[in-house]
Formats: sequence, C-alpha cells, structure tokens
Amino acid sequence: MTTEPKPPTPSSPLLTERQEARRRRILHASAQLACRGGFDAVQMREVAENSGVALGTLYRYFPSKIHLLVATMQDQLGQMHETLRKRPPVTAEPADRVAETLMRAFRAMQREPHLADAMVRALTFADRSVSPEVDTVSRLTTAIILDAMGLDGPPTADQLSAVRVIEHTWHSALVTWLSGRASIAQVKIDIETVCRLIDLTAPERRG
Amino acid sequence: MTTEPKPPTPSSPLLTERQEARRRRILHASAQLACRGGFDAVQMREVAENSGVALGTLYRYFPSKIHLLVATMQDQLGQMHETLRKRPPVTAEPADRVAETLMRAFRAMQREPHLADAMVRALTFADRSVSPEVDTVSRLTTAIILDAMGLDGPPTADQLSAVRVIEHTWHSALVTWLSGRASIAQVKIDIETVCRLIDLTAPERRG
DNA sequence: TTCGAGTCTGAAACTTGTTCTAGATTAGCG
DNA sequence: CGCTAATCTAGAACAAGTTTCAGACTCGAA
Repeated sequence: MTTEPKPPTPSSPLLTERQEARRRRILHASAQLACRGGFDAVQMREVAENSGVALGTLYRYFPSKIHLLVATMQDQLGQMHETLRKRPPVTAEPADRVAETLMRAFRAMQREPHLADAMVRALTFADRSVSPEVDTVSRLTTAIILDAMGLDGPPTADQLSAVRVIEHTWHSALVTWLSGRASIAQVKIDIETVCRLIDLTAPERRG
Repeated sequence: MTTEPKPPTPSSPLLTERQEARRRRILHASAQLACRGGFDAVQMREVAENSGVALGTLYRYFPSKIHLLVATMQDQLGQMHETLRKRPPVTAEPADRVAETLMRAFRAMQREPHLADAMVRALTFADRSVSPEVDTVSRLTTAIILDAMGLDGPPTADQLSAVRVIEHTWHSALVTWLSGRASIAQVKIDIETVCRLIDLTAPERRG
C-alpha cells in the first residue's frame, strides 16, 4: 500500500511557517506574472522559478494552473472585500449600492486588466475538479453583494435569486469586456440593468 | 515577398465544393468527439484523422481549437434557431416566452451535456483573436431571444439591455451547471428570475 | 493540355501543462 | 542526538495544441 501524498489544504492551518511562506511566494509570483501578460503569461515553470520552488512542489500546492489562478482570485477578492467593508457605498437605494459596489470592483479590474483576464478566464474555464475552490469565490462574491444591499434581516429567497443573477451578469459582462466585445460603458449599463432586479424583489414596503 | 496564405473565410462562398465538404467533415468530427467526452476529448489530431484531413489543413480551416469549437457552436445554434422558428413558444407573456425558449435550449443541452461542455467552455475561454466568431454566436443568441419576445416593432434600448443581461445570465448559468455547481432546477430559477427584467422594460402599456 | 498559384499531405519539431522518479532535506519524535 | 516519514529539488519524460516544411495535388486560365 502506498502512502497517498496528502496535499496541503490551504484553509486548514496545518502548514509549517516555511510552507505558508512558500504558498505566499507562489501566489505572489502568479499575480505578478498575470499582471504582466494575463492568463498566457502565467506559465507554471516560470511561477515555480520566480517563487523559488521546484515544479513538483508547485503542483503539490496547486494541482493545476487553474487551481492556482482561482486561488489567486480568492486572494484578490478577499482584499477587495475588506476594502469595501471599510468604505461602504454611499448611495441610498439598495440597487444603486450594489451597482456602485460592482463598478468599484470593475474599476479595480481596469487597473490590472491582465490580472483580471487571468483570473476570470481561469474561473470560467474551471471544470468539476475545481468546483470547491470556485464555489468559495462565488460565496465571497455573494457576500460582497449582500453586504452592499445592506439588508436589515436575512435575504428572502427572491432576493437570493436576484443576487445569483447579478453574479451571473457580473461574470459574463467581465468576460465580454476582457475579450474586447463590450466597452466599459456597456458593462456599466449591464450592471445597472441587472441591479433593477433588486427593486423588483424587495419585500413589500408600505408607502 | 512571401504570399500570405489567405485562410478560407467560412461565411464567404469562395469555397470549392470539396473544400465545403472538408469543412463539413471537420465540424462533424468535432461535434462527434465533443459528444463523447467534452472539451478535452476534442483533440486536434483526432479531429484531423476522423475527418480525413491533414493536421495542417485543419489549422488552415480553423486556426485554433477554440475557433473550431466556436464554429461548432455557430452550427448547432443555427439549427436550434430553425427548430425554434418552426415551433415558437406557446405562452402569452413575453417574459414567459423567453424563459420557455431558453429552457427548451437548455433541455437540448442536457441531451448532449458533453457537447455543451465543449462549446460553452470554448466560448467563455475565447480571447480577442476569436472575437468576430464569438460575436456571431452572440448575435444569433440575441436573435433567438428577440424572436421569442415576439415584439411588434423594433426593441427599445431598455429592452436590448434586458436581452443582454439575459444572455449574460444564460451563459453563466450554463457554466455553473456544467461545472456541477448548480442543479438543473437552479438554472431554471435563474432563467425565470432574469426574465422578469422583460416586464420591467416593457414600454408603458395603458391598462 | 499545360502552366503556375494556391492548397493539401505527412511528418517532424516546438511549446507549455502535467506527471514521474531518484535522491537530498526537513520536521517531528523517542 | 538519531530515526523515519513526509516533503522538497532537479530534471527527464509525456501529452496535446500549434507551427513548420518539403513535396504532391488541384484548380482555373491561357
């Protein structure tokens, strides 16, 4: 019987300090290469070299290029969530608040379009083997949107549906922008359009 | 000066009969392999062999695997459009008609999930070099949705925005379904949810 | 029919993601 | 300290998308 090599689970705190450091270096190298040239520029050999790690080790930490880039996205989204938490949107209406929040995130993407390319392409290309990780990203996104809505109580089923659709639109709009088939202005319109669903699903408010 | 090899443009009718036949054989082999095992099963060498064409020739007709699969999607979508044209949705309300139409398309995808996988993954992974082809697919999809709405006159700007968002949702919902992160029921809900935007953007109708 | 440009074939080569292996290193433990 | 299992390294090897090239073939025009 062979000993199944147990891959280090990033979320579990079972990592040595050195291992945690390696993981950071890898993610940093990944983001850096992505910033330069997008998805294609993130080459596994180069990530390994730039982070001072053997190729085999890189694959032990992240079992594929897609896993690596999705993890990179988790990282970035986490930072964004904190930033947004510190400065919540200023608008009054929930729909506007969500739209404003997403546009802020979009502006962040515009600052590093290559990085955005790498992360979004990985996210939509991911197959079932990456589902758990992609799901984490999805939950993070949901959390950001729900935060922006600033609900009093827990969201209704209708509201959760609306949030799902908003997420769909967000991802797909990013894809069309990154592939040069939609302008920044068009993405803005799409976001604002889908956010109207929030009004539609607001619980009856007596006027 | 070298003669730039002019790739055959599929839409232009400048193809020999034999060339047209080759193109068909290639697309057929592509769809067939895709049906078996999805994106990964469509291997260029095998497509070439199965369609009785040299690898170099395959690349002359379709400059990349992504191009090939997007063309395959154009093909399939075209057939779907015809099918739908013959039997338009039976529901009364525009929103319902669109939802019904998309659910029909979705059911077609469920019949060949591997093919759907190959086509959708290619579509969302496509980079700028495939923009024209992806755009064709997008226009086809738009046409299908607008047909389903069954408008009297030309759509308003608001309605076009709604259609865009519906398309976004459609694509992204497919991606989540294919990657096993959303159930069929969930996709149905998402489609129905986004279709509510159609009511919202209907021109004022005096009651 | 014959010519020339453009096309197709077959096969090798190249690129990059991924896997594998043998040996060096490290971490935790008695 | 000294041992053992797990981890890490270097590098070769493999897989599939893509490119390249020399030679054979096809098509349209003269």
